[in-house]
Amino acid sequence: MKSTVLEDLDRRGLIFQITHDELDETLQDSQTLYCGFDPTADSLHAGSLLLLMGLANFRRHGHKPVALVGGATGLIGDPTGKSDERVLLTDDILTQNADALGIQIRTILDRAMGMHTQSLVSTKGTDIPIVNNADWMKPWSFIDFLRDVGKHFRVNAMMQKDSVKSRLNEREQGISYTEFSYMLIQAYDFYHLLENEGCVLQIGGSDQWGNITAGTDLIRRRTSKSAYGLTFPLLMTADGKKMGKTESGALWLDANKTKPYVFYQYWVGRDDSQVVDLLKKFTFISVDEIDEMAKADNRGELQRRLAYELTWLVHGKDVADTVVAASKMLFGAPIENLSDEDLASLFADVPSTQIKREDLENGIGLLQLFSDTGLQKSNGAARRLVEQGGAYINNNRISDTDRVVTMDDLASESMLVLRAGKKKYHLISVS
RNA sequence: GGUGGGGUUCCCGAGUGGCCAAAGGGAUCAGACUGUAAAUCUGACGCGUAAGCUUCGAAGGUUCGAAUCCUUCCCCCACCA
Repeated sequence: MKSTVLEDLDRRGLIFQITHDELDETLQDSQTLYCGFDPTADSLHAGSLLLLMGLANFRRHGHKPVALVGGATGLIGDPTGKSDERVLLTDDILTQNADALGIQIRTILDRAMGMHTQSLVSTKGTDIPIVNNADWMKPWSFIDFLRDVGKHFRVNAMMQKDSVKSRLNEREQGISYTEFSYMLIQAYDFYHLLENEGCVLQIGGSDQWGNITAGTDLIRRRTSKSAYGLTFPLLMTADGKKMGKTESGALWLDANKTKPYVFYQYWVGRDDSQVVDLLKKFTFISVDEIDEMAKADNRGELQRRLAYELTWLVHGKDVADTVVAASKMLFGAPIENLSDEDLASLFADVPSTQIKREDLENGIGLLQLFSDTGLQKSNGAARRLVEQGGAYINNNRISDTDRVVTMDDLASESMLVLRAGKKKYHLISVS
């Protein structure tokens, strides 16, 4: 019989590989599991969302997730999927990053417990333990580590791992001894967490398979306990890019790094061909319900639902509601005769720029304004935009390249909305 | 270490003295059609309103004129050792 979690994960298309089938049986009881996060930045980005969904799904089925932020592994750099040697980060930065990630992970996983709760075991969770492998890795002496851990690894086997093999084959880059050792540390983490936190399962992206199995192998050699690994599929967008990457870089989960509005819009913009799949993977709506929704011919409704659910999960319901309202406003009729109050709260999470009142009183060239806000990267680009009919003030198309923007253009007491093309908006407020 | 090939604008890739801001494709952006989707079609795509300015691994040189020729240097690839 399939355990309910695996059954659910499977129906959602979240399972890529599992180390042994007995995992199923083990998961009949409540278990502790963990997933590692890389503290290379002070925020997670959309690429980590799948992992969070994984942890959240387990938790919603009564299991206990632990999040590992790799202070130690971060110091070394995971060679997986990287063609270049990683730039090493300093201790301080990693600690700060790890702290920030911990808060983020907890917030999101707690929020996940409150969404679509019907038919779930329990929504009351205790705090997710956030552990840092620097705590148990740092005390090791090099010699001790080699004796106690290194001894259990065959270099022959390590060289077979894809992450290592690909780097060995690239003659010009190669792999440093440091990065080569990465796997040992991740393997030891698993061992440590099994012994100390009772983690019997490690989950991760499909690229982590080699590192995860290194852990289960180590555990088999050193103990008589069982440990399992489970990986998620790698998600690609319809045009073959990594999910969650935008032209301007990663899609961050931190509201200061990526505005919630932008985050929401990213998901609204997903292809029809993928949206059902994404709903299953990235929301807690039941699979049956999603299949039901998919039958209806509802023009973009699925994308909006996906975006709403995700924004809710990552930024909270209030923010999600505002962002939806802001989107409705922006994608609707001309924007005019509104009050600052309405606009300010509505557009709080939309990208914005402040300009000086006197500047606007004197008038600012439209092209200048477009390039100043970063909506266009140069005056020339802004000119082209206007010439091609893609420039709007308050949703009214402007075709005059010499147009000067003045106080008359304000939609409310102190704000106006600039738009490039069909969906890029930028709020200008006067201070 | 030796020999041969090569480094071109975001990517791939043409161009071997003026017609080159540099073919073609991809990506991207805008417009039309739509549903803030896809496909398709149209246009744009170094900076600049323009005159013009700055680009073709780096630095020098030859020339009225160089991405194209010469010198040195840096990096890559292939084969040999």
